[in-house]
Amino acid sequence: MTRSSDRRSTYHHGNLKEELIRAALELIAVRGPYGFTFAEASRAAGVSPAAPYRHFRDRDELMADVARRGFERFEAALAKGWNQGRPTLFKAFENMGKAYLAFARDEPAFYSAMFEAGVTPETTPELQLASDRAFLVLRQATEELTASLPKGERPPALMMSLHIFAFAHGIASLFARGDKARRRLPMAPEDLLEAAMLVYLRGLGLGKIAG
Amino acid sequence: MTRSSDRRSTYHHGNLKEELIRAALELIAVRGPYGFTFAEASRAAGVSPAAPYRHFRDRDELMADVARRGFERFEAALAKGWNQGRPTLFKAFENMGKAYLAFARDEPAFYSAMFEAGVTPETTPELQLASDRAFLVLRQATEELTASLPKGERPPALMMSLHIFAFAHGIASLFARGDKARRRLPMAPEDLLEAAMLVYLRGLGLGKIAG
DNA sequence: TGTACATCAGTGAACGCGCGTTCACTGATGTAC
DNA sequence: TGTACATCAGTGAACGCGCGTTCACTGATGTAC
Repeated sequence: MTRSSDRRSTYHHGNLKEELIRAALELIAVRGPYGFTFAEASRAAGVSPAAPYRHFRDRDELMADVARRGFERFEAALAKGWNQGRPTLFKAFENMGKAYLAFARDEPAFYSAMFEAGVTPETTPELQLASDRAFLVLRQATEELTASLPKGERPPALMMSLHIFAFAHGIASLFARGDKARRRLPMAPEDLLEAAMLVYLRGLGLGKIAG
Repeated sequence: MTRSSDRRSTYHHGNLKEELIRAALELIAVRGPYGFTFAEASRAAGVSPAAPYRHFRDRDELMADVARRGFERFEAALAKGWNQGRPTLFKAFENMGKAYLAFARDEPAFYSAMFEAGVTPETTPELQLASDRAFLVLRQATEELTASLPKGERPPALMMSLHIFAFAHGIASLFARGDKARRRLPMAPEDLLEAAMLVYLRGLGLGKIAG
């Protein structure tokens, strides 16, 4: 029983903004980032079609808000996977990669709003910030990982974190996503990512860390 | 002056199917894979809104056709980059990677129809075939590249080609795409890809080939 | 070569539908005194 | 503690719009004889 199916007892909804976001996420998950309408979200929330305009200027603003929230959760998920580099730097790095894939799988609506809805991070400052902060988790983890290398042999951390980002993103988008656009794969996406990271780290001279 | 703006002199269009595909591509490029309608494509082609139904059962069938054509071009682009392994295997491999990025940049409409329109390769057998054939180019190039390694040290070709696929796809989707969803990057996407491939190949023990 | 006919690939009008958005409104809530 | 009032967050009816799709139709083309 969702809140949306309840009979509202008060004239004021009380939590409409959150409810609209939730409805949007459900619609996006089922029909893709473009298969969601203000009208339908209103219906799901049990309010009149004019009500959303008290909370969002238009559809795009709601989408940007969904994307922003998505990046915030994404940041938290990556940070949790990294877990401050424990139990070992390499294991933590691997866990962060898995967290990336898990997010794409478990939150297809957020994921597509963040990366495939034509919402660019520059849309709003808040979105830009949220996006940057998520990437920063990845970047800082990368820096800690490479810190064990002799100074002259350290790869540029920005480049390396972009590599990891692109890699995880490619695998997630093609093979790990939670919606119907997922492509079949004769192995677990996690294993594919792990193998790639092992090869990549060895190529960087981080073979010892990777064990 | 496009064909679509010409005054048609005959009752029969003569080339309507191709024209509808073209119109769809233009619309997709500008508005994304969902921002295209049968009605608008008809208008662009200068025919009545009922005309497309002589050529496509519905919108989805047209989208699947666009995706199939996209994969065929994609296959050709990758094969051209690979150029049968010339001038050197490594250089050819690199060129194939660049061809991947160039395709995403130059053909955003095809690219999004292929990968982001919710059209899964299983939609039709033709689409599946076209998708498989494109991937096969990548896979065979990978096999030739690894053939120089001693037998016991060769990585599984399927895995390695999936790695390259995911990597190129991640970079293309995030940083090289031709539409407004492209994310800014403080370097050329090609350089990012090349650097990653170098590290990866070195990790595989292919450092000598990569030079 | 001409003609009759079948088929193909269009027309254009019509339909029902859902969407985004606006508008004057009103019920509920918060606050100043 | 009570009351007047401002503000907030909804309503619901209405609008214009473009879409997908159907329909009986018709002009153009191809072909059998």
